[in-house]
Amino acid sequence: MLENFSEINVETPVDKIIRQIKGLITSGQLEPGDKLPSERQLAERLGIGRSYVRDAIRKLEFYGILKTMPQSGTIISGLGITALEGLISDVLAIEETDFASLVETRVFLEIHSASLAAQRRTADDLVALKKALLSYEEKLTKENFAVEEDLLFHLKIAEASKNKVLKSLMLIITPDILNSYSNLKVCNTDTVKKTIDEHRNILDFITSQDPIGVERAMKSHLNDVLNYSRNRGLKNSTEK
Amino acid sequence: MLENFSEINVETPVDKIIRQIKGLITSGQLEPGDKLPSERQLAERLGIGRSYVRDAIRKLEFYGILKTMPQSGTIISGLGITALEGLISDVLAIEETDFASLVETRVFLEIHSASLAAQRRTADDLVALKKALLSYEEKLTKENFAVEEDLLFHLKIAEASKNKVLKSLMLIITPDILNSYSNLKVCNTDTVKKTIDEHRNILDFITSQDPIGVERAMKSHLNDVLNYSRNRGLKNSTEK
DNA sequence: AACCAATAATTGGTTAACCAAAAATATAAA
DNA sequence: TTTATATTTTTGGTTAACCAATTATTGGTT
Repeated sequence: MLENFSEINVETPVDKIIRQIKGLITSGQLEPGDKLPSERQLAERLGIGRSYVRDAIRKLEFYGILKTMPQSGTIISGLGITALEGLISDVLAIEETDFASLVETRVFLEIHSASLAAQRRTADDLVALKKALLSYEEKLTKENFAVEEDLLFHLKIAEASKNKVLKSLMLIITPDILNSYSNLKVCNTDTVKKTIDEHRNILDFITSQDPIGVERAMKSHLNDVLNYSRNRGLKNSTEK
Repeated sequence: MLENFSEINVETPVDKIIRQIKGLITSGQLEPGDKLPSERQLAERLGIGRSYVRDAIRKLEFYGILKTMPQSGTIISGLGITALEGLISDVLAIEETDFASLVETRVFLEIHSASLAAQRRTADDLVALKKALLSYEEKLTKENFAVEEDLLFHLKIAEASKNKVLKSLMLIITPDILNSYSNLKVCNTDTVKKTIDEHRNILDFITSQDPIGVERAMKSHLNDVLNYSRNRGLKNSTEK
């Protein structure tokens, strides 16, 4: 019975098109700098709606592989064929993020971000940080959980780092973090007090412009959060 | 004469819709967990095509603010109003990346990535790295420039780090890096030899699983690249 | 009153059609 | 023959229409 099931095709239409485009480049029918066939032609040739073609082109554009000019056409980036093939393969191979990678990267970004914030924060940044910290504290003491306010505080730190790319990257991984932590919202009173202290500590170091200190503080803070989440995770799984 | 020109509206239709959605949340007409009006209704209400609405929804979905279920509807994430407003504002405020931020972030990502790669690389990773390094060397000795092959080597390092998020982030900033460095492709023979040595050095440290060593090597390598690009940039600007 | 099945309305997914701008081509004048 | 201009074609941008799956509603049965 089971063998009657056929493997489900997880490849989205968009990925199919991207794969085809890669094939065209590999086979030499398309070379760097060339103009891509029109969206209509591609759609018809691949027997698929133009929306999908447009989505695929937009995705490749996001990764710098294509460049589309309104009312004119879409051209292939002037990179070498090797690079193009490698990049497209990577784009196709983008995998679902796992929790471990996520946390690991977050810790790294946060520490870096905090260090830069300590060096570059302006007076305005301090005001914003204080405000974020305050709403975090209020929410936490009132409802014993405040994951969102927590992350907003951290985003403000990234903003104070004056590094736009860093902030964007933080923003990109934020939703994944929220999803991952969504199952451990409630803290007991001890934990509440501790995390508030840690946040205040971080803000103090940023205020006094002490990069080394804030790095250490952020490191230990995230470590605590991580340990706590591990315990909660265990507890939850046994409860269930 | 000049005053007859009116300011060009740089706000894309998608951003307009996002702003409206934010307004609905702020005014309390939409609350976390609610179901968003249907795409059709939103499109008609805003007097705009449904494609734009879909694009906006997809963007907000990418940042974890909305969640859309096929044939069922789109719901607002269960976050607090404060978090939602903050996140949406951040999404709207995403700025163009500047060169300084880009390089700064790249350096940190690369160093971290190399360190992890040294700790976790498998035999297969080494094979892939050697292959990438080889094609880099071939291209460089032949044509005196190989920005693309260079980046592919670095991407392989990220892959060896076994951190999917890290690799994705590298992939995201890669196109920007390519654009930034596109004007300094040609190296003289001395530089060629030096960068090849540096790459080999990095690979050696990864092979011998020496995280500290590879961090130092990568740091100095990127530093060289950066200094060189600065000089070239100066030279180019004077030429022009 | 509660439950269930059939049907109608609504949803996001997908495709096709329309639009204005740009490019290519043909045509006419020099 | 060359150049300038008018016209047709092609382009991506945008909107409307269609589809299958889902949900809500309704009517009847227990």
